Amino acid sequence: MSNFYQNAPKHLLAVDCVIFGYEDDQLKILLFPRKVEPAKGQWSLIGGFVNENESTDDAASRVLLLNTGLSNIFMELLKVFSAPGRDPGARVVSVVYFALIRSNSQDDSILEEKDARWWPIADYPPLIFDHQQMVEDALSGLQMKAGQNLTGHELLPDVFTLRQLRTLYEAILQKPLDPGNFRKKVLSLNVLQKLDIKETTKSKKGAYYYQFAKDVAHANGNMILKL
Amino acid sequence: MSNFYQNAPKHLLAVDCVIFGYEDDQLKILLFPRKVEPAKGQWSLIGGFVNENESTDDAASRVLLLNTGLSNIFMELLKVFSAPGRDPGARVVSVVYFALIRSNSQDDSILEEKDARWWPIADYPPLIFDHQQMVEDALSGLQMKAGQNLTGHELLPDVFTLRQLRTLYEAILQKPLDPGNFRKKVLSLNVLQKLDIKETTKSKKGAYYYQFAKDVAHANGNMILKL
DNA sequence: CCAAAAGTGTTGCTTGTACACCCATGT
DNA sequence: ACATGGGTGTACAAGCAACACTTTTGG
Repeated sequence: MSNFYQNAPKHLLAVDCVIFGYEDDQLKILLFPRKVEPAKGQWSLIGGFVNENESTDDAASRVLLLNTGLSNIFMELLKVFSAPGRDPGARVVSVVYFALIRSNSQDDSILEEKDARWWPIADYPPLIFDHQQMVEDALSGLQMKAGQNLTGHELLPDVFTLRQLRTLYEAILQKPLDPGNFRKKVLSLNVLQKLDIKETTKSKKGAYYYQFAKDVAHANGNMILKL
Repeated sequence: MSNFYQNAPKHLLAVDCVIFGYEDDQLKILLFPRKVEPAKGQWSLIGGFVNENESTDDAASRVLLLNTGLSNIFMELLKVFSAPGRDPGARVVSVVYFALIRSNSQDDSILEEKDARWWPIADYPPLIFDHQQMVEDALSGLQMKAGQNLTGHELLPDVFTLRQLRTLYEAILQKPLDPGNFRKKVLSLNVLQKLDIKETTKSKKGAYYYQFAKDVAHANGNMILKL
């Protein structure tokens, strides 16, 4: 390795994950009590150091698997946090991802073991370091993504009613949406498949279940939601 | 420093800058011949290692100042490139920024000294490593930004005609725009200030010069361009 | 007078928004 | 029968796209 590389400073490099879930009609984030000093015991996002020979994407996947037991999670790069002093323990540059998971789809034993807890996005405890900023940025990122792409696949059950989808969007965008208009807009995108089953607990009439169509991939092209 | 930090692997961390300029009605990028092995002499983006006690933002600013002589440049985080093996010289994680500068506003001596050259975005030479991917992503990022925010401030002279602004947008979006509609849309945003001077070389009638209004900051709020 | 670019106006279409309204059904 | 949520229709406004038209002035 040449001097060019040899003389350059080396850095601790971490990934942190803002994990979104959806439960009780609320958007939630998954927080963990920090296990090491400084700030041991305080609430934080889950993270980990990036290994040699590992991309940050891979590191984030590994951290997610390790701490939730889930793989194949939707995950997206959000930002880089690198202010000197952001981590009082050492100079650490953190690459932040946000992820979407079905909060009840998993074996919860791993979460219990880590003392992880779901918190409503509107009401979570103080976080260590700059993690609150990360959460705020991640929410913006999610809102943006949801506005462009009809997201939610990852947060809802396999089949869901349009009411459920709308309530999810209301939770993400944090504002009420007109039921009729939402229905028409969403159906016009042609990415949902109507099933012949009805959900009958919420109303007497019953609401049809829908699921995301298989070929969303190329249908995804240019759908823009102004909601 | 605790074991938690001490045992973690350390990484070379770099910033790379996709520098956009605008000249001869063309969107251009600034490329530099690489000065070190491997791939010495080949065209590349300009970059540099991140120092201890320096944020990646600061590192990018420093790299820009060092290599163009310019400070206070518009600059935005784009992505992180971290695939193992992306740099054959060593394992380097690169944080990529894109920047907008007036390509003729500066003292060019620094650029000449570095043998830097402006290349049209539509026709630039092969680049080292993953730098071509960086340029493509940066163009997408710029297109997105331009679609949301009436960008161009940084690429145009202080005063400009609406034709110039439109031609810039055509260069960024890489498609022709209707002159009448563009004019109406842009003026409706109320961020341009009409001057009493005319440019008279392009037409007999002459076109009024405009400049960006001072208080664009808060006017920036919610302007969306669908062009 | 004519060409060429600046600038304005018109028209049709698509989309969003705010509702009113019918439908189905368990109590 | 009626309250409740599901689902559809309507009427207005806003915005976009295409293009016709008017203005100005140097050659």
